[in-house]
Formats: sequence, structure tokens, C-alpha cells
Amino acid sequence: MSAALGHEPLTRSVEDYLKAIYSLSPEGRAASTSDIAHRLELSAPSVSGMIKRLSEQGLLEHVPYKGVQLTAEGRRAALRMIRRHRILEAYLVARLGYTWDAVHEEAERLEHAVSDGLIERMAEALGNPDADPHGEPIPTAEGWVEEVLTTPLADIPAGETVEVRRVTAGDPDRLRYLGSVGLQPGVMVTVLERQPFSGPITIRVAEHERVIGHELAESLLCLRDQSA
Amino acid sequence: MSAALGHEPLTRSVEDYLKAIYSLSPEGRAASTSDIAHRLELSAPSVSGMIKRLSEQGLLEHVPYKGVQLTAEGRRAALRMIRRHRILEAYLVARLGYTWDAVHEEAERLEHAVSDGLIERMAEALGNPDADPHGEPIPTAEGWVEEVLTTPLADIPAGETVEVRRVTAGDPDRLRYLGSVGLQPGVMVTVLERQPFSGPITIRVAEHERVIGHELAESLLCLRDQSA
DNA sequence: TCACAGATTTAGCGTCAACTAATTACTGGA
DNA sequence: TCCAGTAATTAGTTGACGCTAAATCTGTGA
Repeated sequence: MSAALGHEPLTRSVEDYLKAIYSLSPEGRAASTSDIAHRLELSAPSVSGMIKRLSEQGLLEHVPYKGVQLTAEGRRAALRMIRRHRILEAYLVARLGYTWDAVHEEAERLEHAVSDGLIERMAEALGNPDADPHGEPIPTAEGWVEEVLTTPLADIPAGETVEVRRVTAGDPDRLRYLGSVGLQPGVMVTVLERQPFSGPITIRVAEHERVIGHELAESLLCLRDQSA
Repeated sequence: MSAALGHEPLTRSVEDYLKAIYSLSPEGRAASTSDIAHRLELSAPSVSGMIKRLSEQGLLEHVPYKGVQLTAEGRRAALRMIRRHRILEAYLVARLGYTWDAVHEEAERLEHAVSDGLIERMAEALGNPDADPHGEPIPTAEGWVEEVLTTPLADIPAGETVEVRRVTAGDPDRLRYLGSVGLQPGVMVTVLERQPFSGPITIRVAEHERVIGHELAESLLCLRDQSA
């Protein structure tokens, strides 16, 4: 009844919860209350309360003490928000001079306010891009997302050359640093040497040798040569 | 204490109230509770309650049963919102293919979400325009607004030629109609004939003779030749 | 198998901002 | 001057969504 045909508008909070839950439950695994609370920087009881409301609205399934999973409707709403977010990021970088470390915050607020029409106009103005400035795939308006098999740079054996596809670091400082050494989506990187025990990794990128820490290397998702 | 130096962020509702009160109290006259309620489509008691909160926050002065007036701080906040709104409108029309009848609604929601930085980037991208697509002046970031003496087309005597400066119609249908007959800011119009008792007015615009109703003519604010 | 730590939920409360119903203040005309 | 009608305010409720404190469940190690 509540969610008859069209989606009566969701609140800002609900949109944030759905997005968080989507990204916390890969492959149909359930997201826990505390994971959600941590991600959204809220208390666990607040999340528990919202979960109740959302499951009553049919946006997710809740197994008490076990976790939640989005319903088809919840997933659709989450993907809509992710599409908005990523198109906004792409537009801000391409047309308004934003750098990739600064767009997230702006998009985070705009994604709740823009109309679907504006999002589509922005997408069109950019030629319907399929990834945002961090290389994250942009879901289609119909809710389809490209799934590409990537490997963290941290797991690439020495000697291999790969393409950086996605940069999952969120922290602006890290992003600025990565940008400054040319580690961006689309760039080719050769792993020269790997220190054991999660030690630093020596790579060649854009003719330069660089040593980067294991943690940063975890956030660089790469495309390996499939023909190998 | 509450509004020490910087403005701790105002809520969406508060921003809407301030904007409404600003536009309802020209020249330091007070805005009444019912005017505000009508403008924002809220009940009078809701407005009464908000007025109490806003005056406690120092954003307006309230004389019970008489009305409200913005304080300097309230006016500053209102002008900031108006600047945002108008820059958004200008940008959407100039860069994203919006028509002037469709921008208001979009800007209305975005104005609460964009950062000051994004607004300034948009303004810069447009070369710091001084008016929005309806000819409404854009306040500066410092809160200064150009005041131009205009006269409604409805009050221009027959025989006079004037420039349309601002179009204050808000209704998309009216705006579309006006656009279709070329009645936009910057256009020159000659009044050919005026029927008495708020009757229709015959004008020449862009080589065409048109007859428009009194009400529409009220919404076309024109610049008269000062040298006359 | 049982107890306890940690995760989760329930209970109860606060704030914001809307509402309706009831009351009170102002004002213009007889 | 008084009174009716309109405008404004007060009183009390609601819903969303946070919070803390308390209770309860789950799974693991002794």
C-alpha cells in the first residue's frame, strides 16, 4: 500500500541508509546493524529503529540479530542514489573544475536534491559516461551496473603490468596524493618489487618509480591482462 | 551565543522562511503571519511557531499581532539564498538546456544543498552574471543588490517604447506563453493602445502586434527612457 | 554446557517542524 | 463605544529521526 506504484519520495536519511546498506552487502550477504551504524556515524539503536521502519516500508528484509538485505525495491532506490552521486561527481569534475578529492562531499549533499531530469541532462552533457572520476561504474537509469573483475594493486605479483581501473580511497588527502603521483583510473602501472608482510610496493607509473604503502595499494583496483 | 560569528547552518525550513519574509517586506515594511503562511503554503500556527524560534535566534524582530522584519543577520541569510537561487537558475538555463519556465522548481530544491564554493564556480563559469533568466538581479556574495526603478508594462502610457527588464510571473504556463511571444528581459516593447478598466493592452514586440491582458502586463517590469 | 562479552534490540526521551482546535487580540463599522 | 469578523497566538498532537540507558540475544571458550 505504501509503495504502490511510484515511489512516494524517500527522506534524505532513508536514502543514505539504503546507499550504505547496498555498499555493505555485496553479493546478497547481509549487512549488520553495527556496520551500518559505523558507516553512517550513528548509534546502533538509531539504526535498529530505522531498520524497523524500512522493513515495514518494504525496502529491506530484516532477520533480527542477523542483519538486513535490500529488497528489489530497496536496491533500485539505492542504485538510483549511486547513479546520481556518480553523475554529479563526473559533472562537477568535467564542467566545474572540481578535483577528484573534493567532489565527494558536494555530491553527497546534491544527490538528495537534484531531480531525475537534471541528472539525465548532466549525463547527456557528458556523453553518458560509464564511470565517475574515481573509476566507479555509473549504474544506468534502469538500475544496471557493470561488474568488472578487478584486483587490488596490493595483490599483483611483481613483474606484472596492469591498468588502474578504480580508486576506492575516500579520504581527500589520499586522493590528492595519488593524483599527484599520477595514480588515476586509466593509468598503466608495473609492479617492480613487493616487500613481504604487507610491506611497501615499488611500482613504475608514468616513467617514474614510486614506493607506495600496502594500504594505499589496497585501494587501487586494477585490471589484469586477461590474455595472460 | 547561538549566532556567534559564522552562521551555524540554518535548516531548509528556516532558509525558506527567511527568503519568503524578505520578499514580503519591501522597504522595511513588516510581513504578516498570514502573508508568510500563504506564501509558504503552511498553516498560520506553524508560522507563528517558527517566528518565535527565528526571533529567538536573532534572525528577525517580531511585534506580536503586527508582523515581522528581518534583522541584518536575517537579511544577509535571505540574500544569500536569493543569490544561490538566481545563480542556479542562470546556470541551468545557460549550461544545461533548461527553459526559463522550468528552472524555478529545480533551483528551489538545489539552493538548500549546494555549497558556497559551487555557487561561486557556477557564477564564474557564467562570467558573474548580474541577473537571472527572468531578469531578477543577482545579489553579490557580500549581500548587495542592484535596485533599478522599473514600471509595470500595465502602467506605461500608449505611444511609449520601453525595455522589458524583469518578468515576475512565476507560473510556468505564463512564462512559456510570454517566451513564445518574445516577451523576455532585454526586449523592446512599444505600447500601441490601452483599453480602460484594466483592459487588454496592445503592444508591438519584435515586429509583431500583440494584445495581452492586464494581469500579465503587471508582471512585465520595464525600464522607461530616463531622458524623456 | 554454561557463562560471559559483544552485538542487538527495546524503552524512553528530545528536537524540529508540521498540523487542528481553541483562545485571544485588533479593527472597522453601526 | 461596542461588537463582529478577521488575524494571530497558544495548546496540544503527530511523525521522523536522532540520542542514552537498560534489557536481551548469540556464539564462543572454558
